[in-house]
Amino acid sequence: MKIYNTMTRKKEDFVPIDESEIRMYVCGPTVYNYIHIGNARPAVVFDTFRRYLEYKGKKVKYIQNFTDVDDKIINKSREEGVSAKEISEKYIAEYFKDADALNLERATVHPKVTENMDEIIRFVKVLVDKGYAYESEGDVYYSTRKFGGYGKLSGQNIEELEAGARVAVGESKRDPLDFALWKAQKSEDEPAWDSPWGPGRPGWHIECSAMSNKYLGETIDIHAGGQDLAFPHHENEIAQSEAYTGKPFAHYWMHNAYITIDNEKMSKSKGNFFTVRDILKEYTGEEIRFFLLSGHYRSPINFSRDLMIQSRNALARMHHAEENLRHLKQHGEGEMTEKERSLWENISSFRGRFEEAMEDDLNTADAISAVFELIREVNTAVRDGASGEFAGKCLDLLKELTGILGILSDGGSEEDGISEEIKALVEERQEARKAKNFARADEIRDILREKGLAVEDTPQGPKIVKL
RNA sequence: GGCGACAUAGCCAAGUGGUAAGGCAGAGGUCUGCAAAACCUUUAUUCCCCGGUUCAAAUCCGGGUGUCGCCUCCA
Repeated sequence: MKIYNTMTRKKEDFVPIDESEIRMYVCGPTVYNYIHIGNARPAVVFDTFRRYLEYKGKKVKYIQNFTDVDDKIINKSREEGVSAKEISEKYIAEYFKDADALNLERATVHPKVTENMDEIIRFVKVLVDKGYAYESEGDVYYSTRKFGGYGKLSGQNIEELEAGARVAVGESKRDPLDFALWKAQKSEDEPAWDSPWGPGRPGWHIECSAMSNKYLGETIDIHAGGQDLAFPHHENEIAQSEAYTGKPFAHYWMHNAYITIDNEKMSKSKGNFFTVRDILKEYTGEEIRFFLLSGHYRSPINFSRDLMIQSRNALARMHHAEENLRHLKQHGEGEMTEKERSLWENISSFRGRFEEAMEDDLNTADAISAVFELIREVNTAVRDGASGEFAGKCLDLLKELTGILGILSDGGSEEDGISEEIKALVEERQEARKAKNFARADEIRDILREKGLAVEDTPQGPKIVKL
């Protein structure tokens, strides 16, 4: 498999450190609000990456943190007059609701800053002891110039950075490029933990270094996140972790591009962002997920109502194919015919097409097109009916591939859930059609529609579809 | 100022040297009692523009133009 490595700016062969377990860290959300669609992109993309690795038989240790100590959380807790802990716990619970709607697998561990305070403090202390960091009025700063490789991920030159850097009021840095590892408690209502430098809380960057080290070890395979984290967040993580261990932090750096609104980056400061929760009022999680995977993860993707409708319609084609196959599997007779056996050879080749796309830096857009090509071949093959076995095999392959993408994963509209009353109505409609009483037949179709069901006539008999 | 990305049909989008995938939307047809679904045909002589390299360029090189991003909390 090839993946694009931000560090080298090239697609590289992915060679895991330990074949038996791939170690991957994805920067997670700060939990002070519902996640927005921009948070959903890395979550969905890297979840899909992980699913693919697992499909290929790899074991993946996947860590995604929650930042549950942060200025934004403190501000929110002040606004709402509740504790910071209440805020973060609430939004962690809400995160998982959205994650479930988006069909995200749970990370192997979802570590929280508040639960790893000892490790974080120890990490900072080592950096101070090694001379990479210094204490100043209860704060601890990382001395950026002490780390020789600073800027290597983002391609920034430290002198150029220096020119643009500023020091905020109240900071006691020796150098504008230095960043906080530990922030002294400034007022009583700020959550604080005891440390060798007095009560305070960790800076933003140190948590990922400390938790990655704790759960995944000194050098990991993949570190991933949104493009805007490359600088300074990931750059700072590298400085911290490599100063701490003296070893490379991550072999591969993966960054997803943004979601834009009207071709502009959505951001909290611009106020043009949509929460996943809001979007879920109008679209399904599956539609959002499909939308996010319909372009390459390193290309910006524009969010709009039109594109969501396009995603919905495209997905409908997949669902129809699934339902048709399920119907044929139930109603088709017997084993594969000779002809089907030879068709199957061609149809099963789409698995290779799909994998080839995924192997090429997670080209989900191309992988989706392979699924559509598969669907057309299958639809053509089963147009005039098919054996149950053949339909079943086609259905299994379809579900296998879409499962990697995390779509088409609900049960579909099984006919098992249909009540006797409905079955009787459908039967009556069949009788009416036989008697050419089409008025009654259409009347029954209308009754069913009111119950949220459609009936479609196929050579294998009526198919009941949930609307 | 430093670093970087992108520009392919009405819309979305893959393709990074060999003659333009796929999806949505549209048109026509087949099937159907009518539908739905499906299938077939159709929709870019051309990939932002101008040069260059090459037998061959959407793809490589040079120069433009336009859009966007990071350097400040952000996925």
